[in-house]
Amino acid sequence: METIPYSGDMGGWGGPVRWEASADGVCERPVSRAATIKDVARRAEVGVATVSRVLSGSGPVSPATRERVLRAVRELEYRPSALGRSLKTQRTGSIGLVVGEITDPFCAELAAGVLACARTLGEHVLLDAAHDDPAREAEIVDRLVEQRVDGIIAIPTGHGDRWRAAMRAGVAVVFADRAPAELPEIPSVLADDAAGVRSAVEYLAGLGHRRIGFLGTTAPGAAPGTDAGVREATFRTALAERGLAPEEDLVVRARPSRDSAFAAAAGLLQRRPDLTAVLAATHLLGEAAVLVARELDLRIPADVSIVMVDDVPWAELCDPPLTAVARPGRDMGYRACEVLLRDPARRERGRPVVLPTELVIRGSCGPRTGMPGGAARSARTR
Amino acid sequence: METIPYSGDMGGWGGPVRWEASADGVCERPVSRAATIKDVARRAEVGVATVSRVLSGSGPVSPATRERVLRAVRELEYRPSALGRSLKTQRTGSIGLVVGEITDPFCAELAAGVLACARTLGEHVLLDAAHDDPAREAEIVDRLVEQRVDGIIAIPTGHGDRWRAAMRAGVAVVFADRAPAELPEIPSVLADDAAGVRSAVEYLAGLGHRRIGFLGTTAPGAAPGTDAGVREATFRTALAERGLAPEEDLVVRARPSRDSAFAAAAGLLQRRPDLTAVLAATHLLGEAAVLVARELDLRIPADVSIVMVDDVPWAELCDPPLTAVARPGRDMGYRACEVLLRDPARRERGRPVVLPTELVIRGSCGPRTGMPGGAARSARTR
DNA sequence: TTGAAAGCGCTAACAG
DNA sequence: CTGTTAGCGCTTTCAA
Repeated sequence: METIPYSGDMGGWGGPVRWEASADGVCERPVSRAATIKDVARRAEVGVATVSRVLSGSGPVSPATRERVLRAVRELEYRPSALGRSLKTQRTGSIGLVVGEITDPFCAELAAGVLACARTLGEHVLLDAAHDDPAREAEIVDRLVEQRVDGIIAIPTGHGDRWRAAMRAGVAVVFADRAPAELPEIPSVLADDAAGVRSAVEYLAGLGHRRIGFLGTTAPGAAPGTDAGVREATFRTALAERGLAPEEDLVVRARPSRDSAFAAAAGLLQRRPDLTAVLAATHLLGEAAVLVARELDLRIPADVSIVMVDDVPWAELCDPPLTAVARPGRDMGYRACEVLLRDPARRERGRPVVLPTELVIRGSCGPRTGMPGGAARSARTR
Repeated sequence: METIPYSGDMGGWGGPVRWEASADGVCERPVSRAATIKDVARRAEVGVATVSRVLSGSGPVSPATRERVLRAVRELEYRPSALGRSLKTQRTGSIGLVVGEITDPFCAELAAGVLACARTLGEHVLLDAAHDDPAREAEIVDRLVEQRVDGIIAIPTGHGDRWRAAMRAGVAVVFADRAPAELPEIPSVLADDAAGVRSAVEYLAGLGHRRIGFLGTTAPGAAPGTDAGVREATFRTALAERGLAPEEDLVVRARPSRDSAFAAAAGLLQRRPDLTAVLAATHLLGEAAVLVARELDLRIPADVSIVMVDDVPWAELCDPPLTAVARPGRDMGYRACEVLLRDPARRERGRPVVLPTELVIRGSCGPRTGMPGGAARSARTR
């Protein structure tokens, strides 16, 4: 048993204390380390098992003993170490959350949902951002596995290997928002993007628009089944169903950065002054479309109608307010967490949970005008 | 030593395997648990200490042994458990981050900064949101202490007790964005809100505005030294310096919710149709001001000029784009993490790190007009 | 250069 | 009802 230097004038405190020289090396002062279950047991004059029983509420303890233990706990400000417990129980009570970029409103919304659910279930959340970089994602997953998280919720960007490795290591995984086709065995919680895009196209077509531009994203892995793929594919299908030939020239893709989005929007709007509506597949693309339209002196919706996927707070503040396909980010996060933590059955089957989207109609779309202002537009070159 | 059921046809795999009945109780299949350092040692036919040495790169190991160990690691897909290591080393390599609400753009920006710095330092980030609720904050801090995080970065909302307890438990704490006056011993990283508000007031005053409204927040703890307090106090001071009597009627406070912000803005703008400019102390208040102005058919900036504290993405998208006091949220997060993890000296002293703000001038402010349109405004009552 | 062994703080049998 | 004890997976002396 270790011996602990004991200070007489501490009134028999009995807590863990050690003496350490302070930085200046002159005056010494007591530095307390966190109390352990042993310290509590010693002070309450009971065994460590009893302390554990009292604290976890398992097993029988006499009221008198319980009181003694609780008093010791209070006096020592004892906080059981999750480390010891986790090592023993093989459960850490924490989950990993891997998003693209936490400052992205959708990711943040999803994170909020995860946080809310995790809280009700008493779990901690380890957050990290992969920035759409598969290598970084792989590294994050590795580290999360080392931390022995009980599970991982991710908006995946990379390929299958690392995720399979995680599952082999015994870590449950649930995807949110995206579900790589190569990993059908991993359960996922998605928004019904297809329905969302379809509703947007139908809305625009119903307004009389015939030449609709599409601002999409280059799928990182270019894997079919990726959200970008779904949105673009649905756009084409929906158009075709209406008997509108999907002109290749009207579909442009950008990388997920503001610059790239802006360039894509500028390219589209300048190259095709004849289009009367734009469907932006992400809020970044929607933002770019609005900015570019403004730059080109295009009036919204008189000259060009705009719809975007993802309803973010600024959609309401925009002038005119932007029509958008709302996706339930928070619900998706909450649901993903539920699937991960309390729905092993569903996890087993791996069929995706699909949550509905909603077309929120505001003021950014109008009927196709006879004169789309092509002359004025082509005259200006940003 | 434990005995492990061994399956002949696994080709002498030697990894940790146990047999478990699957859910349906019919077919049995092998369920692997994560390999431990012992498994690796056994497979490489060395002692666990050697494995540890190889993996941590400490101590001398012969090339041959090292190779054998690394091969075993590879074959078993061994990932050292952070639990075991943390328990031994008394460092978890993770920090806690407590924000108000992760969907708040400023909080998210700050979180991104923390994430970035934590990553370079190899630390994990445990995220939680206190939702401006001191009780919740206290609970989160308690749990973080149980997790034995190496430190905590927080945008604090509650009172001192819990934070002091955390420090007593040996957890370093750094505040970001706010620094309760009651806890001067805890280091903090702040934005120079006073300078920011002052620059905004001077800008408006320079434009000729005399009756400037202030939309502020009710400080949760009402403690002086809180950001809300600083912003409002600075507003009054700056006004007074300009010889403008700070009319009580022109200062209103809201709780940090959209509804409350909207109500406050509506109240101010309706009650005082004579004011020509508004300074919003948060982006939520700025949003409310814009929405209310639009609702009341007030033109920005012709009828009313608006400046807000916190430059968020939508400020640029607003029409007209909103002039704002930019605060370096990401830098603050990064810096806070640095102070926490690699600047114990500064932590010791506890003098706040103050980062500069910048007035980003866009189109939402104009010179005071002779006729502020009071008649038209008071006629309408939302 | 290597291995054995002692814990880190906790829980969960298992005896009393 | 309560205490003793054996690990959980790892690092780290200390000998060999």
